[in-house]
Amino acid sequence: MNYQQIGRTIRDRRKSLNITQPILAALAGIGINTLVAIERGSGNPKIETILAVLDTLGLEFDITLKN
Amino acid sequence: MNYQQIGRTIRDRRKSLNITQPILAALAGIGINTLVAIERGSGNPKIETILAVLDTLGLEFDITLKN
DNA sequence: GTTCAAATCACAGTTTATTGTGATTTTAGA
DNA sequence: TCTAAAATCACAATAAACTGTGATTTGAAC
Repeated sequence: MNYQQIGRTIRDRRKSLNITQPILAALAGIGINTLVAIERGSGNPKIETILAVLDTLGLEFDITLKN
Repeated sequence: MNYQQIGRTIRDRRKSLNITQPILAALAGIGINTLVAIERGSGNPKIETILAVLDTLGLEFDITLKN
């Protein structure tokens, strides 16, 4: 899973919960511009920023062996 | 999985491959100080930094529903 | 306890993420 | 098409990651 796929996953999850970007950004404690960038796969956010968004959405991540 | 667990996972994997920190940092294209911080769970690295290390170690990143 | 490599730390400079504000574009419904 | 909300963009200021260098500490082997 690459960075762009992370953004897609976040956007899909947000939409399935019927939350707008400003609401999610506020709940996650990040700026709206930052969330826009993440969902669009642009920029290079800090890990804690990603984790805050995932946590807010009831998602988590794990690490697995490739292949 | 939280940020500190990421560091532990990376360190464990690196050791199981018998690679030193300077080697891994060079292979992943990041500074040694950055890798040290990641493995120790300090700092707040950028997502691309984490992804580069994971990729170098043959690991990848998944997102799942919590619980 | 000596030795050497591995790991960690401290510092300052550079790069870049993050932010709010305000404007613009896109989307979806009436 | 109109309209309003949602999403995106542009900009400048601030905060923080990343870096290399050089020093220090830790760990394991002898």
